[in-house]
Amino acid sequence: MAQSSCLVEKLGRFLSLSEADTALIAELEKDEQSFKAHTKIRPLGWKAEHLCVVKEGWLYSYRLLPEGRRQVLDVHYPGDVLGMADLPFREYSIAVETATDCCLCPFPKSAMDRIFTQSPRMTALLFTIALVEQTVLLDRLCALGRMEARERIVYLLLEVQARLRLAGCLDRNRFELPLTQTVIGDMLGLTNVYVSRMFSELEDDGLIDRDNGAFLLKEPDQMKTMVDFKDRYAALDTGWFPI
Amino acid sequence: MAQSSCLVEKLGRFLSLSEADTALIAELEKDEQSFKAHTKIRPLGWKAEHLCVVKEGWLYSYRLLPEGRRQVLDVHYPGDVLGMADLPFREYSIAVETATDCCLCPFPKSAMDRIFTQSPRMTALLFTIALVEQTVLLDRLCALGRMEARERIVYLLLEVQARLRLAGCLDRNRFELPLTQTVIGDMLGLTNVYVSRMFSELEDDGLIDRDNGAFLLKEPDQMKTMVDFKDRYAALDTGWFPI
DNA sequence: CGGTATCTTGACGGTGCTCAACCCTAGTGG
DNA sequence: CCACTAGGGTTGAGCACCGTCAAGATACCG
Repeated sequence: MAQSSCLVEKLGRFLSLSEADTALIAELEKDEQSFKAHTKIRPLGWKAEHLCVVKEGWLYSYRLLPEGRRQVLDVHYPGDVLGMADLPFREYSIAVETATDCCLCPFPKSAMDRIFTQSPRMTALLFTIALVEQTVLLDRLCALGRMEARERIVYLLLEVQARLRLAGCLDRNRFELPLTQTVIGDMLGLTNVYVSRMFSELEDDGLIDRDNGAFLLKEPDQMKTMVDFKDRYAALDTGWFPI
Repeated sequence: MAQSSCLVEKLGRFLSLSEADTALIAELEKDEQSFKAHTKIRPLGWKAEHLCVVKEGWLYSYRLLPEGRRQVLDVHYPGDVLGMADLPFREYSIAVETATDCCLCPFPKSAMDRIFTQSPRMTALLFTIALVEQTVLLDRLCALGRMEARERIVYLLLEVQARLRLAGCLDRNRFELPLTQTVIGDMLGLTNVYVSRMFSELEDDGLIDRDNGAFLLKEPDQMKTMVDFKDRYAALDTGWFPI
């Protein structure tokens, strides 16, 4: 039962959930829908009054800029809630595309209102998670604003690893990264060409190993000090939460 | 009464507030404290269990990176809640400094819990405002990742203007920008030198006028199309809110 | 009036972009 | 089984945007 809901599993990792809360959250994942890799699920997918839970697969969200430029805003993993950022708006401001085959669970905005009224505790938790994601966003802002290409790549690898560790998709520090170098470049404000160069350089320097789209961080400590990396998903302060 | 609370005033602009809600929010601003311009109010100010409402003045938040680099994360205006992003953590991850003389109203994290339990409607509103700010953050991410220096400056001017219009601090499109060019550079991922150059260039091209730290956007429409600017503070969707 | 912070302007150099060619793999259809 | 195609990755050469360094100008403040 709890197994069936990625979101329950993720939230449960931060806080113990009552049965009522579990039911409230699991309700969000009752519908599901599959998508092939490399398909746009928005703006064509659903109307702006829907969000969805990622049940399986990788996705990324992005914005398009003048002259064909693109900025990738975020990468989404199982257990993430997709479309939260557009909750305040009538129109989507963000486009989303699948990187791998995906399974998604759409639910209406109004389901959020049920959570707000019925469970202050879940509200505080969702609020908190949104803020953690905002903190990660701020880290990424630092990377784009004040780091060199090499450091940005290092930062990305560390962030993805921390995120996958949270989701439990990590075996012995090795992980798959099913994103093209163009997508990575659009995420870090670089070109695919330079992403390729930096990966090669990091490999030559013995910091990472690559094997067919899978990465191994050989010197994680050195990498962490290089970019002053902090794992934001560890050690939240949930002490002030309502019961 | 309503006048005395910047936050009530700001929230009231999005939604009509009940008396109970007004009281709940106004409560946050009962203490106040003054700061001179150019002083760090954190980490030295208060412990991590406090947030505060900005009652008067400009501030900016930032992170420090290796080798003396700095990334300015946000600029704060009257009515903003400061420290929200650090709500999930025991330690501050963000430093804050005043740009002008300021008046701030500290309140404990636990006050948030009172709002969550007593007013689903205020909860939804605070949640929504946090998400709007996140959307603006995403716009800034686009600017840092995929815009040239000139466009970043244009974007910044438009964002500040939109923000000040919301706060009602705008007379005939003219506004003060009490930030040094070094701070602006640290916000946009540029050097103070290049910020200066870009300002001069925009002025030479007839897009803006400068007068003693005050700005006038002479060709706002041209500037908006240049960076595909969207005012996120207009037209929120509050229809799904609980009563 | 001296001192400090900020802004401006110039010269020079490097990081990362552009353009281009090439390789590799996977998928498709004959 | 193989030719063909398309998408992704790699590598090289040239160049431009923006950083660095430095000097000078201006404003503000004690």
